Amino acid sequence: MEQKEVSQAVISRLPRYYRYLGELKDEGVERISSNELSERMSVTSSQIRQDLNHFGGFGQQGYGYHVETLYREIGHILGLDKTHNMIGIGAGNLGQALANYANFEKRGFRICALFDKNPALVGTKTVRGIEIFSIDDLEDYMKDHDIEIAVMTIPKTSSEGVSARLCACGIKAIWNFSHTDLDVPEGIVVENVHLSESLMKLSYAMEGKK
Amino acid sequence: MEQKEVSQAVISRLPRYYRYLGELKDEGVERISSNELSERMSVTSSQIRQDLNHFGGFGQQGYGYHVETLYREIGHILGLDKTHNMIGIGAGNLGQALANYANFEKRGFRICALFDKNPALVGTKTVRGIEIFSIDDLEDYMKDHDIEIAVMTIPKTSSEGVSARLCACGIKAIWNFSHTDLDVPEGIVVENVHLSESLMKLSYAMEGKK
DNA sequence: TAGATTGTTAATCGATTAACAATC
DNA sequence: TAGATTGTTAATCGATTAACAATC
Repeated sequence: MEQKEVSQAVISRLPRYYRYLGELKDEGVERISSNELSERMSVTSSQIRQDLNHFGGFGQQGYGYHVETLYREIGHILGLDKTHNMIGIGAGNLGQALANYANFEKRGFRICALFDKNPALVGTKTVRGIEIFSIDDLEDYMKDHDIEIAVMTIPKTSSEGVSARLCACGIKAIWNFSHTDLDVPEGIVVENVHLSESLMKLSYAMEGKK
Repeated sequence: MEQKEVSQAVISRLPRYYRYLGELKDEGVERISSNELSERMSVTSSQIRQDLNHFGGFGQQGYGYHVETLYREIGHILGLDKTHNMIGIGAGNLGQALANYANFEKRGFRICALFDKNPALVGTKTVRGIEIFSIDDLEDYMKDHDIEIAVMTIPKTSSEGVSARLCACGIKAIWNFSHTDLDVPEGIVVENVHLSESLMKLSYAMEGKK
């Protein structure tokens, strides 16, 4: 569907553009040039123009970019103008924290249910009204609901197995907080959040500053 | 201290090497060649050899790399052979979840205290034995304890202010979960974990697979 | 129209991969 | 010693920056 494949480097900058444009919008700024934006964001104006032109000419010579339009366009590119139904695999501390985080819902990401193998959690409580089901009921639930994304916060020992089950019942993407690289069939998206690896990078950077 | 500045690309691969070497070690594998490792990790063997040689010649011609030694060396490079004392700024769902995560402690990252501005949390409970203090007591606490890292999980409206206070009382690094780019003095490390941006990248990738 | 700023091409820079001599 | 595999140099590839003609 995309003309030319857009590089990963460009894509990972889009959410940051989106965030800054959102702030500008909230400040009531109507238009901005690539140069002004580049100063705010500490990147080059060239990069901004190059990046945006992968997706279309959103600007206007002599004027710059209309903040609200560009914000909306990037939101569209990122798929934020749709609702995405999610389930949480793992209702431990992190799983519950993510389910509790109401801001995702504002962007169209809605957690519909949580699953856990711990009977002490199943059915005993809800998180922001979200029920906790047994992991055994995963396939049944998926049959009856239109779920696109699974949020995996379970230990790596079981994540590969559950990942296979999710793929088998039609999940489209896995947001993976397990400490492992999931092996999924072609066409299924995995986005990793490896918290301990992030902490190690921080630790490395601190070493250098000694 | 480092001879040549090592690129960010190389550094962000180190934790992943560390993880795979840890797994090999647990499997009882004694030695591994860059070629075998490259197959496991789906990267080129050239890249592995190049990356490692930024830090020293850990291998041996005709033999490969000794798993346990290399694991230890990378751990050392990442600063995992030291204890790092941390405090949590924000004792909400995410802050508590991170405090509850015992695995960080295994790697030498120890959360010593939590801080929050919500009086309903302060002093009323502990998380894994970790006390929750008022954010007003931050400076006093920092004076009496040897804290290197702050884990920021507060909303962006207050994160910039608290960040300034942390820097003023000698924090070395901030692990930032707030949805903003912190502006800190030279020499202080910031490692961002922008969860909503990660989710947007996932969303983008899903669009492409339609 | 003149000035400003984009979209886009060309130049530079850096990172990845390939190749191979050194060496265990 | 012969075979294997590293460390490292050279070649390639891709991403970033600079420059400028197009145009609002």
